[in-house]
Amino acid sequence: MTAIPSLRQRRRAAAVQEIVNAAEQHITEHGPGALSLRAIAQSLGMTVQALYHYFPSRDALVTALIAKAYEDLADALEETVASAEDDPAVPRLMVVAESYRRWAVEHPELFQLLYGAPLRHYAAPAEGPTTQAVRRISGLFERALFDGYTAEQFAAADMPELSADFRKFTEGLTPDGRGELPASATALFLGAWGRMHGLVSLEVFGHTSFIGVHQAEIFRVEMQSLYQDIRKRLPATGQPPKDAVDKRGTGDRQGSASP
Amino acid sequence: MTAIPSLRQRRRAAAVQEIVNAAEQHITEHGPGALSLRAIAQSLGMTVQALYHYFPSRDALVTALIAKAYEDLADALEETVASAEDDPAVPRLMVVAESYRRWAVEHPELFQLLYGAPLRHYAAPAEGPTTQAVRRISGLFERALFDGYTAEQFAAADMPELSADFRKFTEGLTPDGRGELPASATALFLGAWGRMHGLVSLEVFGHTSFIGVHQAEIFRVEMQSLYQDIRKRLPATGQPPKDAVDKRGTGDRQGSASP
DNA sequence: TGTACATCAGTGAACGCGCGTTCACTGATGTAC
DNA sequence: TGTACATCAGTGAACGCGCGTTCACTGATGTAC
Repeated sequence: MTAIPSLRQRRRAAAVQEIVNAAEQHITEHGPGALSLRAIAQSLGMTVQALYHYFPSRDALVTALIAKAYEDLADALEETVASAEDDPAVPRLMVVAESYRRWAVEHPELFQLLYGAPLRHYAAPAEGPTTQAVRRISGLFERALFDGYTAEQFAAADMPELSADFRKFTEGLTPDGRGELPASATALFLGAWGRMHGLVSLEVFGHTSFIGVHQAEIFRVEMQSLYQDIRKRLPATGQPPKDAVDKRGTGDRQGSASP
Repeated sequence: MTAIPSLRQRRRAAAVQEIVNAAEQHITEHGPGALSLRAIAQSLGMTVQALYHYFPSRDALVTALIAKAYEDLADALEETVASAEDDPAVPRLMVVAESYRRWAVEHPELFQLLYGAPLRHYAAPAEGPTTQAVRRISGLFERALFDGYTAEQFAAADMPELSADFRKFTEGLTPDGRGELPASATALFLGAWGRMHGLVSLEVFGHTSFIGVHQAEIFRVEMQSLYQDIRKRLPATGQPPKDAVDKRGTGDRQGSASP
């Protein structure tokens, strides 16, 4: 539809980028709660009003920032997975989990923006670039958890403690909105995500600072036991379960739960 | 030292209470980020300046609020534990975990205040009423996890994946600063806390809203498997492991790990 | 019991500050004929 | 190639608002003699 962008269009796009970058920088330095249009404009040598040529309101800019943060996180995860050694002793789940924690610890303010208290007066739009990025992350994590397991294994693992109501609910639902996942997989997925997120969240918000340097080790040990627990809950049926490392797809959009 | 409080002292104490309550109410309605001295004063029919007779600054009031929120949470946990049926099918760990989630879901803004992003321009004092309340909660959770287990079991469970460095670090350290806990128990404690906190945190901040009503069930299932995992990791040695329900101490300050 | 004094809750007025947003305008860049 | 016009980035001035905090003051309450 649109031909090559004109000079003006390219300049405009560059300006939008600059603004978003400056805003991200501001958040990194002062926390997400202190976000200020005036400060951002000032750091770019502009006046506040000029920003309104690029974003209709503060909220629009915040939305762009959240989307970018999610994309950054997803990029970091993807990159780590892609560059990981194909070492059977380091399953992909561990690689993704460590990457998740690393990004969070290195960008605590952005992690806050994504997973901390929502910003004052800000309501996220229901569907948009934000939800897309969230799906990317869910998909990455889902593949790290489940790739290599067969549909038979999920069927065999069908967890008795799941209510029929929940089983019915998960029909046609997956955590990231793609393919099909059985109820047991959904439960495992959410449990695993919470398990990974919990320690990271406590660490980033300073509630485990008393163990200092050893937070990384605690996290690693916990993720190892998560990995073992998943294996135990999805034991081999006919064929032996392939190790979860063997498929290191980068951005492939295949349904992952039923390969 | 001080005799019975004078009328003025009692009135003053009552006023402080009123202010804290009004502030809590304000947070509950508008979120922790919107805290405003003027709004609090207005809701009490006072002017802002009057607050300065009771709190030297905004930060002092925030500190009091955080401490109160921690105390509220600890009270809720304690109360649930105390009033729980002595049902072996419902171990104390489950009772505490469910109570933790319930409090969080019922008071999402207070949960945010405690475990979300720290407030702008606010730095918590290093030692004070806040840390005391945190210890109360840690103690409750620690007892729910470990009461009934013996020192031998912790010794036998000494987890090989824990580094010698970490083992050395935990000498004389416990998550809540009381008695002595072996390294394996510290690792189990933090892992379990993170596991409990993760799903609750995701739920309160709206990241698992797509499963709606079933969040409670997902949490319950995950906590059940946490309970089972702890039992597996601390198997019986000589004598059979007593179930973790048998001691439902309310506020007893005994060392819990080595009974 | 009465009087002088100290304590202290609360107010009115004001401080300087930063915030998001709107409006009318300038001047440069791009486009159509 | 030149000219008329549209587009749009950016500014200056201003809007109304709410914020935490300080100061000098009033008037009620409590205390000491």
